[in-house]
Amino acid sequence: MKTSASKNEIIKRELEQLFGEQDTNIEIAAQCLKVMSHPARLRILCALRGGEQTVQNLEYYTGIKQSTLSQHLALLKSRGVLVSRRETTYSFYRFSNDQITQLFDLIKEVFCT
Amino acid sequence: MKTSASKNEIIKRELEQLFGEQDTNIEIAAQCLKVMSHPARLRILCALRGGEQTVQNLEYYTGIKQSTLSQHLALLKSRGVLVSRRETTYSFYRFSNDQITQLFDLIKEVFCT
DNA sequence: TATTTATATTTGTATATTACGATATTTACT
DNA sequence: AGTAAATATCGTAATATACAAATATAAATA
Repeated sequence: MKTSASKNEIIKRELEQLFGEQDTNIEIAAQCLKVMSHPARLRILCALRGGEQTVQNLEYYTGIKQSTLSQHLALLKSRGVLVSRRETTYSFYRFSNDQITQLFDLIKEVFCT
Repeated sequence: MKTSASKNEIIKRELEQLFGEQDTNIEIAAQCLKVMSHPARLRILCALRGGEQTVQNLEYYTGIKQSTLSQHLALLKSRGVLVSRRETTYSFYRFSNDQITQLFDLIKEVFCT
């Protein structure tokens, strides 16, 4: 059994449009989401929701060891989820933009209510 | 340098509330997100956005091999992203609920526009 | 300049994911 | 019962990821 062949064709063409030109979008989305999809990194994001924090504060809040934390932060940064700035010896991390923040908020709404 | 100790305490307490009682939420969210964070599975979700589909239609739309596709679908189902129903020899898969659909829509909006 | 503090990177090891072919299961049909 | 079609599961090799200790870097200060 199949949906009518013509309908299949239409859907397939739509998907090809979506994937053909925007195949990289799927890859980017997958990478960005994947990096958020980790308990430790979700904790980090929770701790950053209220604004930027230093690494040592994040270490304190989340209980994640420094080297591990630094690796998670580097990952989140490399995928565009976070940005950082340096002030003397401190690095401050924060959400990189509003869309990511919005995405995080929806995640929290969906899974934590 | 630290934010004032009392502020730290407050934030930490907030996070402990969030994680202490709802630690499992974080785990569940991470697992659910992780399962969505894969190019092949995002394609599957795109193809299902318009409504339920059989496995063979999904195979046709996405170009993913049957056994691989079936494993991806099983994963998505096991994490509550999809549900399925059987009709004769066909399995129809679809989004499991509106919140997941909403989450997917926001992902598409964030990464594909 | 030497030391300390905050953060980043490297390294080793353990574990998890992935894709795919082969095989099994389920249901319909003859 | 036997066969075919749709889907599911298993076995496995390749790859990716996690964690933490050790080490490196960068900046402040003695």
